[in-house]
Parts: sequence; C-alpha cells; structure tokens
Amino acid sequence: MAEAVNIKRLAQELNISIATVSKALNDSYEISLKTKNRVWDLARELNYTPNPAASNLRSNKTKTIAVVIPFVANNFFSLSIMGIEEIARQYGYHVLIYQTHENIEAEKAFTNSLLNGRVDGILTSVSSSEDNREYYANLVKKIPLVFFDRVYEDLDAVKVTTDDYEIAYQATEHLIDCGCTKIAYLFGLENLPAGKARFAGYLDALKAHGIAPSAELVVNYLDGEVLNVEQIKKLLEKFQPDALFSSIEEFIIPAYCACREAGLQIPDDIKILSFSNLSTAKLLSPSLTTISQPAFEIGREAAKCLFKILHKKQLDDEQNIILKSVLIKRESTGC
Amino acid sequence: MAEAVNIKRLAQELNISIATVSKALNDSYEISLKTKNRVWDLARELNYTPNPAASNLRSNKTKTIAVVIPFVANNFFSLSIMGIEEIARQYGYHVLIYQTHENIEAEKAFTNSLLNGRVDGILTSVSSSEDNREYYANLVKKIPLVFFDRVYEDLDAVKVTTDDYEIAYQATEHLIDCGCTKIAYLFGLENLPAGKARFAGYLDALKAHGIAPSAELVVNYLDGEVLNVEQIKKLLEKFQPDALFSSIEEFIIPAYCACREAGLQIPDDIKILSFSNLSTAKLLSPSLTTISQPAFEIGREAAKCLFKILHKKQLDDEQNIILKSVLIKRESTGC
DNA sequence: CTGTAACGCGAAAACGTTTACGTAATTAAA
DNA sequence: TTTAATTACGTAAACGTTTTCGCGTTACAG
Repeated sequence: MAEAVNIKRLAQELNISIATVSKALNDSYEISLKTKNRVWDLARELNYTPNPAASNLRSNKTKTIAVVIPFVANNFFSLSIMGIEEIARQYGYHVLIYQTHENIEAEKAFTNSLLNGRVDGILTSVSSSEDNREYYANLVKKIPLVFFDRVYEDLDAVKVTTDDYEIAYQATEHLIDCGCTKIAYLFGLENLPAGKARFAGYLDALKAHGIAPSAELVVNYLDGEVLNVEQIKKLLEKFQPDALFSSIEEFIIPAYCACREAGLQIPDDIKILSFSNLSTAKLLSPSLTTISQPAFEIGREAAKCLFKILHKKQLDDEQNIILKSVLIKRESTGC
Repeated sequence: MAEAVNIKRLAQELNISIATVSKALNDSYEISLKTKNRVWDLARELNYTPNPAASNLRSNKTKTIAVVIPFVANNFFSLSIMGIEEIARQYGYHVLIYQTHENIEAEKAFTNSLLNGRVDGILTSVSSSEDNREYYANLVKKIPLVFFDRVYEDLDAVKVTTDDYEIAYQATEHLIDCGCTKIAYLFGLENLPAGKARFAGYLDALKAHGIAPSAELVVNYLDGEVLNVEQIKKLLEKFQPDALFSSIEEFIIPAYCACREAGLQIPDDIKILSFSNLSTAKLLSPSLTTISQPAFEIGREAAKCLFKILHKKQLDDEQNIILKSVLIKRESTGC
C-alpha cells in the first residue's frame, strides 16, 4: 500500500545518486547546501523517513535503549521510566521495556536477547530474588549498561543509587526521637546492596542510641499480601514493638492491615514509617511518614549517564552517583 | 570484541550453505531433520542469535509492538502495560513504550515515527487533551492498531474498553441510595467517548431518580493539583453538594484535600466516589469507594487482539470488546 | 600556465538475513 | 525402463541504508 518512499526514490526524482541523498540527509560536509536543500525539501514533501532496519544493519546503531526492571506497575519504577523516557526523547532514542517479575531466569533471557544489536545500551534495576552478580559481571563487558537503584557493587559500570544507609539511619533516629525503643524492621531487598544498606543504617542508629537490635523484631518479605499480614500480626502480638520500619513499599498495606486487625492505633500504640513513593501516602489513615526516593531523577540521571557512554564522552571519573532521598514526616510517626 | 557469530559462520563450520542454515534455523520443511539438528546444536554451542536488523530488513517483520499512552506513572496504564507485556512475551514480541504526556503533537510525532517499519503494530490509549480523531482515521489504514480504554468511536479498528456508561450509572445510583441528592461531578476525559459515557451514565441515573442535573455541580479537570483543590473548595462552599463523583483518579487527592480544608467529614458531611485503580484506595482516610477498571485484563485483551490481527487470524467479527468494571463500596460513601 | 588542493558528487561494496528459483539425487508411479 | 514427483540443498538476488574510495571540476597559489 505504501508506495515505497526510500532513498532510491528520492535519488531518482532528483536525478542524483543515492549516496548523495544519504549524505545530504545526514548533513554531511561533502554535500553542498544547495543539494541538501533540494533533498530535504523533497524528503519532507514525500514524507520520507529512513528505514530503521536498514540503517541499523549498516551502521550498527539502533537509537534504542532497553530498560529492564522487576515491574512497571510500581510507583518507583514507573516514575523512573518517566525520567528515562524524557531523556531518551531528547536524544531521539526509543525505549524498550522488559519486566522480569523478579524472575532471575527471565532477567537473563531478556538481557541475552538484547546482545545481538537490538539495542545500543541497557538501563537496569536488578531482580532481588537471588544474587545474580556473576552474570552481570560478564554482561557489563558486552554492552553499555547503567544500573539504577538496585545495583551490584564492585562492577565496572555506572551505578545510580540513593543514600540508603544515611536515610535509614536518619529515619530510625526519627522514630527514636518520637520515643520508640522497640522498632521492628520489615526487611526487603535482602540480597541487594540497597536492602543491606538500609538495614545497616537501621542497626547502626539503634546502636548509636544504646538500643540493642533484636533478630526477633525483623520480618522478611514474603510473596503475597496475606502472608505478610499474617506474619506482621504474629510479630505484633508476640513482641509488641512500638514502631514498624518498613524498608519497602510492599509492606505498607500489610502493615496497616495488620495493625488494624490487631486493634492497634497508629501512631498512639505503634508508629509506622516506610520507604515509599506512593503519592497517596499523605491520604492514608493516618497519613504515612515516608522515605521518598527521587525516582524520576534517578531515571533521568541513569539515562544521562548511558547516553554519555554511548556518545563516548568521558564520564566524570566517578562511577557511583548517589542521589538524596528525603524523609517526609507525617502522622503515622506522630511527632 | 564479539567475534561475529552469524549465519555465515555457522555455514562455514558445518560446510553447508547459508541458505540451508537459515532455513534450518527457521525449521523449514525443506531441510532434513539431521541437518537441522546439526545446525541447532552448533547454534546453541556458539550462542548464536540472529541479527534483528538484518532479519527485519529482509522480512519486513520486527517482532516488536509499540504502546503509546499518556503516562506510564499511572496505576491504570502501568497495569495495562503489565498485561500487554505478558502477552507479548508469550508471542516472543518486544514492547516499545511511548508517553505522550497528553500532548497531541508528541502523540502524532511518535506514532508517525513508527510507520516506517519500526514496529509491526501499535496499542494505544489516546490523549485526552484534544480531539485527534481525524489523525487516527488515517492512521488505522496504515498499520495494525488496537485502541484500549481511551478510544475513538466509529473507526475501523479494534477497541477494548469498559462499560463506562453502565458503571457510572450504577455508581450514581449507589450515591442516591446512600441518600445523596446533590451529587457534584468531577469531569475528566471530556473529549473522549469514555469521559462522555461516564458523564451520560451519571446524568441518566440522576434523571431516572427524578433529580435534575445542574451545570453548577460540574467541575472540569485542570492541570495542576493546587488548581483542582481550589476549584473543588469553591464548589463545596458555594453549592454544598452532598457527594463528589470523580470520573478520573487524578481528582482524588484534590478532592480529599479540599474536603479536609473545608472542614467537611467524609462520609458524614459529604460522600466521595471515584474511578480509580489505586491499590491504596482501601487505606485512604476514610477508605475510598471506587470504580475499578480491569486494567491488567484490558492490556491483555488488547494485546491478544493485536496479535490476532498480526497473524491474520479472523477476528471474531466484533470490533468492540467491552470488559466490566467493578464498583467497590467502602467507607467514603458510608453505606 | 601548471600543479595542487578543496569541493561536490557517484559507483559500488557491505551489513546479515530471507527467499525465489534451480538442480541433483532419490523415490514413486507408469 | 522411463518419467514424474519428491526431497534436500545451493546460488544469488534482494531488503534500504551507510561509507569508502575515486573522479571530475573549480579555485588558487606558484
């Protein structure tokens, strides 16, 4: 149906060679302005757009990047994608999205399928289900890759993260300032530096204030909302903590439900604080004190780094870019 | 660095022609099982994956679809993408994501950039900022396209939507059942069938119950959270409605804030109900009665339709697929 | 007036596939 | 035994670009 408006067609109509047309379209110095204008005008008139496959094949560039993340239906990641998309658009790049669903095999399969020149580079936030460090150690040698938020340390790649340790420390201190001494920890991302850093910040803050950490007060995330409600309820009944510090957003609903079911008033009986990018945090009952990560900026920053690499610009020596999270105090910590 | 493992390499190592290799890889009937196995084994051993650009160029198929939506950082759309991705993965397709930010020019620009063979088909939920019907009337002739949720009617294309009219009617009746007689309407998507259908459902339900609709009780969505808080507050003060029916999720936070600032108790002084896919609706203060669209299923269904078209399967005559939304009654309507 | 550089353009190869067509060898039918 | 059909594979063109190299023309310095 589309009567093939390609470079050859343009060349014929203008009575010049296809090489000249190609160079003109790419604004080559070899072509006179006069010829360029003739080509550009006709291209616009005929609505010519280059065939990406042909262009990719010849030039080995796709103008496409891939984003590999656990989920898109997650506030943090969807905001990150917004940031990535914004930068990609500025550079005229296309964005492929892959969800791993925290499945390490899917993660590998997707990423491998990108190594044959489908994309010029990859942005990824790795799966937390298992340690996949070895795989990535190899991968970074094969394709330009930037990690964001969920990273592996000590890899030769750019990593964009947040100040997990510091903000967790600060948040724990906030709970202590509010009078809490028995702060339970809802543990997520345990296989990843981010998860470990958050936990370390929590532990160190406790110790700095003379509070002995207790393994009994730590709950690990399980797959499935009900399971988490159950285990939190058990925690509440058995050990009566006076605060819940949740290291991932997924614990929020179970935590609120568990407290409600246990008949505990937030923040009077128990205080809650969580890492989260929920826009509705301030509307929860009661409004939730959160550690909010700059998801959008993380996406932007990671994308910018990738494009610097793709365009061979020297990266500012530093491979670790750390953005600041912010602690937003609301009713759930009650002070 | 990657020492070029392509079809030619395989052919050389096996001492057969590249045509035979290609056909073997594609499981052609022309090739003996014995040869196929030799090819497959070596391909696996050398970790061969076909070059997508070359394959696309020759075959005019990309195994890639595009999703063009207003935003990804939105519960409805990110869930839709999850559904789309799931189906795409089953079929071995890749998914490109484009956000229009409700900008009609970006929408056209992106979509046009997909017409040169970059993708095999498009899934889209159109921008609500203006009427872009003419553009899409042309577009559907040029590329396989499936609309979901935000559609234009009377176009020769498959459309996956929800029962907006019926559920809005039902929701309005629910408010009336709860004793409301002065139900304000927070109007979104006014340029689209979905927005019009929701409003019509609201109006018809009022009339059916002998309530005269009033233009004064209708508020149109403005860009920016504060602006909406302001106009809702003005509405509350001036006309004292006893319910707010919000046709889009974006009104929720402004509505709650406005009521709070106006000193109104939900649901005693005023009831609230909204179209929404917020997972935190049940945790809001008070929990929010919502009309929840099957976002995930919409994505799945739309993707399935697109693949049917791509694979030339006859579509089940019907071009309009309508999924059911569900009204979830919670505290904000108080009965 | 010659030699050299710069400029503007074209011819042709190359990227890695897919596929129409040809062909030789084997098998089945007559 | 001859012929037709089938099987299994190879040759080569094609997809639409980009890019290297070369060539003719003009301009200018010597």
